[in-house]
This record gives sequence, C-alpha cells and structure tokens, in this order.
Amino acid sequence: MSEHHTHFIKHIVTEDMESGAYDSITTRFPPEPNGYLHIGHAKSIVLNFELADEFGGTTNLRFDDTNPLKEDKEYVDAIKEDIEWLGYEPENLRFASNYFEEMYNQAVSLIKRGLAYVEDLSQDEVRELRGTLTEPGKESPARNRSVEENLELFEQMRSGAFADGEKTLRAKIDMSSPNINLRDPVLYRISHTDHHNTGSDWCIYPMYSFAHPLEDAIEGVTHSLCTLEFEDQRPLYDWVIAKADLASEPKQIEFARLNLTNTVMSKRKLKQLVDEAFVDGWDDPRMPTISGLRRRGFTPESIKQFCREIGVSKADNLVDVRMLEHFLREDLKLKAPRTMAVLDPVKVIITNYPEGETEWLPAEVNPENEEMGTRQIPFSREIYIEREDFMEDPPKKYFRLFPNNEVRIKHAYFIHCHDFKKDENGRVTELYCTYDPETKSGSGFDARKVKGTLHYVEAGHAVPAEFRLYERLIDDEAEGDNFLDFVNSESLTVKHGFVEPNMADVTAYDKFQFFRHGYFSVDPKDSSPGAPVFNRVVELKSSFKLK
RNA sequence: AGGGCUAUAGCCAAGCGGUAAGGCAUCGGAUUUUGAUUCCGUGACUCGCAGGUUCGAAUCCUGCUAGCCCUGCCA
Repeated sequence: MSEHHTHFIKHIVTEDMESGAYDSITTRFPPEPNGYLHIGHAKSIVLNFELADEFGGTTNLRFDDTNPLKEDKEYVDAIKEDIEWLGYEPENLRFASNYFEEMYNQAVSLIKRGLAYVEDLSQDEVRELRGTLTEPGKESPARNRSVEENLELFEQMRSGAFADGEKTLRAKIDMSSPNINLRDPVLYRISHTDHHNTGSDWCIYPMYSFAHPLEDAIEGVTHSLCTLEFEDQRPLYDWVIAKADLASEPKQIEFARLNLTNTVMSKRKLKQLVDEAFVDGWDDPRMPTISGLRRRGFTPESIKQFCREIGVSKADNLVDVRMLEHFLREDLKLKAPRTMAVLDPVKVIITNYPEGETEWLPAEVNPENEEMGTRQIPFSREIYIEREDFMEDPPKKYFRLFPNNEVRIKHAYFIHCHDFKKDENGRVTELYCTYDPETKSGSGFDARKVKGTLHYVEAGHAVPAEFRLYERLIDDEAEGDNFLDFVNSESLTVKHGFVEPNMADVTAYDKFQFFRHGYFSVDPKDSSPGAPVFNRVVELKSSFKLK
C-alpha cells in the first residue's frame, strides 16, 4: 500500500498539500439513490475514503438526490448498508436535497447578476437552438429578459405557477462554445413530483451540473472525484464555483471507471438482466453488485484489496475478473476452515472394514493456520467420494481411483479398488475397495506412495447439502447492447451432495474451503438449519488439464 | 469531423530527461496427505507510429494514427 500504489490523483493531492493550498482534504462519495451499488462503485468508494484517510482528511456520504422521478428511499438504505458492509464510516451523511434552499438562493443570486435567465422555449426548441457538435448554437429570445422579470418568473416557477416543462432556468454563458455543456445549460427544471426526502416542498429541482459543485462547496469538499464522462463538464463545474457566493473552491478530478471481464457494469444493463430474468434479482450471486458479491461470498477485504491493486488512471480498462478471484482466495486462505464436501457422490464399500463400526479421526482444520485446531471426522465401511474421482478407463496421468489402483483417502487410509457395479445405463453405482490399516493417516506410514489423495464424507453421518456452482455470467466480451446474446445459459449449476457431520448448523455467510473444490459461503436466503445451501465463491486454481 | 481525453507485456499499472517497478494471467521446475498453497524461474533490446531536440527521451517538441466521451428539462 505504499509507494507502488501511487496514482495521478495522489500526486495532485500531494502537490496541493505541499503548496499549502489545503490544510487537509475532504472527499465525498455521491451516489444517486436510483439503483444498487456495484463493484465499479466500490472502486470509487475505496478511492475516496482511503485517499482522504491517507492525507488525514474525511469523507462524506452524500446522496445526489436531485431527480425525484428516479429516486427512492429503498436505494438509500441499500447503499448505506453496502458502504457499511465494506467497512467505511462516512464523516457525515448528507443529501443534495438538504441544500435545496441554499441552491435556490444561489440561483436567485445568479439571476440578479444577469448570469441566468428563465427560458420559455420547449425542450425541442431548446435543442434546435443548441446547435450541433460542429455548429454553434443560437441565442434564445428569452436570453435578454430583464433581471426583474427573471426574478419574478423564477419565483413563479417555485410557487407552482407552471406545468412540467413549461419553463427552465438557464445559465447565461456562451451559445457558441465548442463545449456544448457551456451553451446556456439548464440549471433548474419544473417537476411536480414528490421527493423521497422533501416531499411536496418543491416543484423545481436543480440539475446535476448546477447542484453538484454547490454541494461540494457547501460541504467543504476539496477534491471532487468523478468518472471520465464528466470531464467535459468541468468548465461548467468551475463556472458555477466561480460565480457562487461560497468560500470553498473544490476541484473536480476525473478517473476511468472500472470494467470487468465476463460481466456488465451499467445500471441499465444490470437492470435488464434482472427484469428479463436472466438472474434472480439484484443480489443474485452472479451479479457484480455489492449485494450480489456479498451473497456469493466475497469478503469486504477481498473487494477492497482488489480495488487498491487495480490502480487509478484515466485509461480505458478491462480488468480480468480472475484478479478479483485471486484476492478472495488470498483473503480466505488462512481464515476459512478446510473441510470436505462431496458434491456429486458415489458410494464406496470398504469390503474389509468391519460392519457396524465407526472410528473418529483427527483432522486439522487449516494446515496453514494451526491455531484453527483439529476436528474429529468419522470413517466407516461406507463412504462417499466424488463421482469424477473414479474412472473405469482412465487416461494416462489420472491420479485418482480406477480398477486395481490405490489412492489415499484424506485424513484416513489408502484404499484399493477391486470392483465396481454399474446400473443398466452404464452409470457407476458402487465401488468395492479394501483399505490397509497400516496406512492410517498420522501413522507415518511410508512404505508405499500413492499419486492421488481424495476427499470423502462418511456415509452414516453425512449431512445432505445443496451446492450452487457459478460460472461466468457473460461468455465473451459483449460489445454494446448485444450483451444479452452472450449471457451464459449455464452460469448456475445446482448439485446435491454431502458435507461433514459438524456442518449441519452453519449460519449465513459462513465460509469454508472444501478440499479440492474451492471456497464456499452459506447462502443467506435459502440455507436453513439441517439443510445447508452453499454458494461456490471461487474455485481453487488447478493445473489438472485432462478432458 | 467542433470540443474533451487516452495510448507502457495477454490484462491492470508504476515511471515525471539518465538507460522499463509491482500485481493478475500464462508456462516451466522443486516441495506437497488439496492436480491447492508455498518456493524458485519465465516475458517489453522496448514504451501507438514517424520525425525532431539532447551526451542521453517512455519521459521534452512537431506531425500522424487508433480508441473513448460530449448535441437529457439524467446523473
């Protein structure tokens, strides 16, 4: 987290501190409460909170709620929960709507100085006069209204004298600017819509480009970080700051948003996946939303470490999702108990093991973390192993079980396969093996070596469990709007198998490494006592290349 | 095309005139009661391209090319 985690925004802040421009810095995370947070927001959250912290400053959570048509309290609650879950505590909780009165006054002040005017052209007419990317715009007839008239009209807008769309308040800047954002941008529009916070107090609402710089200035934000698509708005941001009667002069800095392979990141596309039932909701474990990642089993630390390691720049990027997975494995490696689960069971009969007998074997919970201790696991005449751990006709370099081969059963004994039974469809139903008492784990037996070690669950004490295996949500890199054509129809596979006897009463979000399978997390919605449901967060890496 | 921005290995990304960090991925090899972990090793005679300045350039200058963003009363 030190010198090689530097980036251009840190350079800017460092210079600002050294030049004495600021004594300390203040940042903010400013979501609009109109949807759920995703890992792209996590990048911004980590950046804002940790940057401020590194320079001894603080970070506000401010909801940018200037458009009541799209916003809802449901989202503010979900967003607060996600940020808290990530482990950040905002210095202040604010809403843009807290400042509506102040913003109104700033607008009035602009009008008084001839810097804003009330427009009565329709939306279409305004668009006509705006010009194009290559042609300048034309000035509106309303542009030269008197200050008095503008004041009165704006007051009437507020008091509800006009219908939606009938008037707007526009900044008077430059209709021929090559930057379209400066061609007399709209500052206020009329919307007779109840607001989640201010109810029916207002029927005019400020636009983002007017509201945001004011919010920043009011809160004393020093560095206002946003994504690249706002770059063209910076001159307007600076214009508002320069004209406003506020002491503070925040600085907008833009960085590239996060793109991840095998998924989509825009609210619109995520909503489409939900609405068209490709997934089970915003918190579906396949979704890149914070709530989806949480339900899947990702940890706050893994997400934050990922966000730190991808860096911050202005270059368009597409980060490999395997990098995210790497940090989950790294986080859980020493934390998660390592237990055994058989996802697709086939029964093994140990023909030379006494009937009716069960022995309990000691098994370390995490060989890389001895503090996690030891548990006892059963072994008897009947056990389950993984169906794919046996082959009648194995290819070369198959280290698992096949006729006349010997393998180690983890924590138990070597077993030797002598025979097997198949049903009428040719599907293996039972394996017949013998065990060698001398090979007991922990005995130090080393007279023979085996190539493979298989995990198992003892049949008599096995706890039935459901396993949900997730694959990539999107097959290839979908371009533009055709991403629905690339949705992986096999992104979810459900398995029913067994876990160890001490796993019956796991609780939501408990995390385990199942030997040779990967990291799993208890599903918070569908798991119940005695009937656990496990979500596979990520697989273990594997260099097994057969098939 | 008018404006804004970006371009360093397969993917992120440091580097700020002195001779290419780091992470992910990949591929080798050692260890291994997880085909995991760990450990070692692995790739840019070169920084989008072409010129120029300089003793010296990924870093400065010029030109070009490619990609992204901007014509909401969305944010």
